[in-house]
Amino acid sequence: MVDRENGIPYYRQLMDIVQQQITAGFLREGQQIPSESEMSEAYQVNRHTVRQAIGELCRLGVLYKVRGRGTFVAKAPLDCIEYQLSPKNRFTDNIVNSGRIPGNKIMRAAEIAAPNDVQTALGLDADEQVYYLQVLRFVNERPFLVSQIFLPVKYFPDFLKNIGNFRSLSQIFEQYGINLKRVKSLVRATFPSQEEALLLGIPSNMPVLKAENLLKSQDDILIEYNLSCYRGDLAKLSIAW
Amino acid sequence: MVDRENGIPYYRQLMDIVQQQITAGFLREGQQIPSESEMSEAYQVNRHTVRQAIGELCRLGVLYKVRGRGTFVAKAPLDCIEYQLSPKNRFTDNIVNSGRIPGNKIMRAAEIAAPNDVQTALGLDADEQVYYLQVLRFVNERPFLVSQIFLPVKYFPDFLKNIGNFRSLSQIFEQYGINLKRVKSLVRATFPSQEEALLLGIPSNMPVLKAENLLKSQDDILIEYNLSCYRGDLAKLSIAW
DNA sequence: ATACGGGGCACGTCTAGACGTCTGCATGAC
DNA sequence: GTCATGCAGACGTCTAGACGTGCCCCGTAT
Repeated sequence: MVDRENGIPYYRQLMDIVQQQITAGFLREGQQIPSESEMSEAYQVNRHTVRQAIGELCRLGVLYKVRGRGTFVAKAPLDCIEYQLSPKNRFTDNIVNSGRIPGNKIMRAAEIAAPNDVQTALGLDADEQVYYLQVLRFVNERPFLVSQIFLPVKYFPDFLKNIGNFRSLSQIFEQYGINLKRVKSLVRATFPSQEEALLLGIPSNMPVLKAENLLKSQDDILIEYNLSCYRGDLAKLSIAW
Repeated sequence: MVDRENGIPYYRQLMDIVQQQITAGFLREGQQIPSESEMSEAYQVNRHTVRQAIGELCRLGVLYKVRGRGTFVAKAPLDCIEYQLSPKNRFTDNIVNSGRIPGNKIMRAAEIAAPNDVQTALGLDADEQVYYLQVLRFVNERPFLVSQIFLPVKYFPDFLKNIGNFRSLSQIFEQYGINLKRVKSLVRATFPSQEEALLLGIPSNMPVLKAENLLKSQDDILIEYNLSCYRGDLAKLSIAW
């Protein structure tokens, strides 16, 4: 029951109560919490007050709501993964080396005219075509990052035919005799787009790391430009000199 | 006036109206918007509905409220600053080189027993003392990042006396004949602590970049460990290889 | 077995009204 | 001139009640 004397807003008290029940283990990850009406009845406060408390906890990422079904306890934050950002490292090795299991899923693959920023980044002519891949990458089965990859068509004949049996990008690059190295990265902290949030399985108010990467071949030819969006709670980029 | 037929929630329509008035220039940065009661009257909706709209816009960073005074238009997002993360670059040069004006303010300076993580990072003995600095750094007069810096006492005799006429840290290090180089950085995207939000002048729901940096002297001695918190909207870390 | 409805229950939106607390300002008292 | 007081107006919290809309399940009809 809320304390009606201590001056603390009821909705704050409700937040604390729910938090505590989660910490104590009465409410567990993924479990449905009592409905708004039930809590309103149980704590003798108005449903709007309950809604305010639950709304705040959702914004904090403690709970999440599903329209028509109910409110649930969000997953506890996971262990952070130190992700090496270095000239030679690519995703698959990176994760394997840290003793985890990598995974890939190509969400989109197409041949498109190079967007302006891609043109600029890769130094392409105005009318050049690029392959556009959207790849979702997993660590231990959990979505970890989503990349948008741009590759000039001219360097990869029949590329789209080769990605059917996709395992890792470096494998495919090998087939073309290309050995990539990262030359520049730009890193920001922002919110994910709606699509990125969906793919990564996070609320859109959870911060993400966005990295803009530029890669060259062994002959110093610009080969790849990609935009990667890492889950903020899982990724810790590691840069060493 | 809200459209009561089109099925779009009134509070969403109100959000759009306010957004549009800002875009159109009717409402400008820092300007007070009409009070909740006035808007409630003007658009013929309940004050709670107005509050919902304004609340959402605050969470989006478009508006901000001041208890007892009113609601105001937030500052437009600023241009992003590309901040070079490289072995030799330190803050002041970095900003000067980009044609902007750097600034520093030491918020705290003390000699303390090294916290555990600092001990580990710098390889210190259990009972060693470190200087602890909290420094707020500005770009063109605007808060840009806040750093917590840890320096082993043993390398900096009389350090606290020397920071009175503080300009840039590298200047002070020079006095001690130390030439620092960055050896490792760990970068995350999270939310700021309450104190960091206050110092950086941002709401606590705006993402920030947090970097953990380790620096060595020219003789490969671990000299500095710092935790830096960059405004997510302003900072774009640039790493080149 | 499958398809289609109808409830019931969850969250979503909206209204009307009350009272609290903080801020800034004006008005007086000293 | 300075300080205190008090008031108006702003946002903050809370209640009571209504209706909308999406989801799930179950019973019935095909």
